[in-house]
Amino acid sequence: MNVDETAPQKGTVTQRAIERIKAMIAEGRLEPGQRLPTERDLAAQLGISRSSMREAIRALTVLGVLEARHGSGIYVTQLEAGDLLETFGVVADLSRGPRLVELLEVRRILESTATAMAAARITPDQLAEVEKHLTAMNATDDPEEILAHDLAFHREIVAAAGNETMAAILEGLSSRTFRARVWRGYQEEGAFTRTRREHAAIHRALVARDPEAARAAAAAHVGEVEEWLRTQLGG
Amino acid sequence: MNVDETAPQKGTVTQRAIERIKAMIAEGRLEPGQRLPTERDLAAQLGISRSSMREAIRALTVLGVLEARHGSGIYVTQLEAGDLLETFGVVADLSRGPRLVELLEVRRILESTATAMAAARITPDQLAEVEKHLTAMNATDDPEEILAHDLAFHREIVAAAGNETMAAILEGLSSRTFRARVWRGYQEEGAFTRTRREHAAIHRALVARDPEAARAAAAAHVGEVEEWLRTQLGG
DNA sequence: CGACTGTATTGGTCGGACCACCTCGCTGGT
DNA sequence: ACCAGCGAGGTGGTCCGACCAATACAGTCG
Repeated sequence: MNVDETAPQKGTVTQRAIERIKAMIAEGRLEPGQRLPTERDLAAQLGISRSSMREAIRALTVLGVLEARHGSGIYVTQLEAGDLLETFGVVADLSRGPRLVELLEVRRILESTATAMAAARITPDQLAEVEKHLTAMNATDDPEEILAHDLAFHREIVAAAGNETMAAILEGLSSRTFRARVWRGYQEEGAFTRTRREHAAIHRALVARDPEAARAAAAAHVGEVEEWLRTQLGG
Repeated sequence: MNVDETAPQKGTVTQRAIERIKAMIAEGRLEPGQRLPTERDLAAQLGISRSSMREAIRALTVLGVLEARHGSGIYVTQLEAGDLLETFGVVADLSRGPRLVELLEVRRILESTATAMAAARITPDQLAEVEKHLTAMNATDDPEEILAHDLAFHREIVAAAGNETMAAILEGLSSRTFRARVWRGYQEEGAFTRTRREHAAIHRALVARDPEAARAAAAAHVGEVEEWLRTQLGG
């Protein structure tokens, strides 16, 4: 009989190694920030080759679970929302057609709620930061700069809502490449002035600390783009 | 001067390979379902070793972008919401403490809206399926079976909302291991009857085709667990 | 005591070998 | 002419061993 459970033999050895390491973290045997054994030792422990172990480590690295530092070692990340949800941007980058509308719908739901929450609890400092990006956005004609401040504007508001997980998801849904692809066409139709008005409305609701007004303004803001994109596709 | 752009040399070769393949898909040079060249050919094309290429492929495989079939070849997935958001479950599995509350908050926001949407557009067939799981859930005492029908109950409703992306996200937020970890403690406190009442309320709202009632019922349902978990942590 | 250096450690890359599985064309019989 | 069975080639999966590159640390020198 087996001294060690070498066992089920399901799936590839690499896949099993991924599950084993994930399980170690889930069970608390590996803490955030902790350093793992070397690739060579890990491979020996699980009875697989270094090559297969490297594939497992690489997979967990792109998932934001592990972090490999050349010459130093392999570490568990802090496992914070930002670490794990970075891959969410991949979804936005590779989605096309109808799925882009669905993503915008998700963003509308989450961002409108986040903006409402922010209206109720935003601090003066955070509000000042929001205003900074609002004015900067209106003071330039460079589309690149406008986009950057646009992103920062919403990012500050979402951060003020106080839910890091939601913020990380919305960050992925507003990733640079995603916005650039959709915004390009949208803004070409002279939507700048409308965007400015909508941003102003969101800002007013924040100043007034009116959650419902903030929710409506944010929903309308995203909804505008959503509607435009829908007509672009459906016909 | 370079005949072929042999590149900036930023990051590891594997990381660059991942970006190259992702870019090929984003640019449409690789269609969903299409077969890629062999690992050996791909490695040669990008001028890297097969080992490094395999790590890149493995990474894209766990992200749900590629699919490797032993003996056959490597294929691009259908790139549907379910494929790409499967990794979302990892977040739920590895989150602990305050982040679990944040995840439940996100679920509350999305699921309440999804349930409201479902109330407006659910078909008789779908409603019958929902009822099937509702009665089955109430007809047994086996916690495992209850959990299974509970999941299916919500899954059917969310599917009726018509947004596959949202459904895929909620699937990750309700993954078996996540629910098992939280529900275990929650149900031990005799919350079965309360859960049954809440499910009944959601069902009534769907039958009445009342979106706002459905939203409220779903929000309360998730909110109950959220509140319970908050007290478990905060003290 | 501090800056420097050299050496051991560790992840990154490479090339080759062999195995397991699948595909598809060939073969032989009906 | 058709089809079941078989076999060779192709492809991903795994392993090994070697070397490179970045880091960490201890010992050394000013």
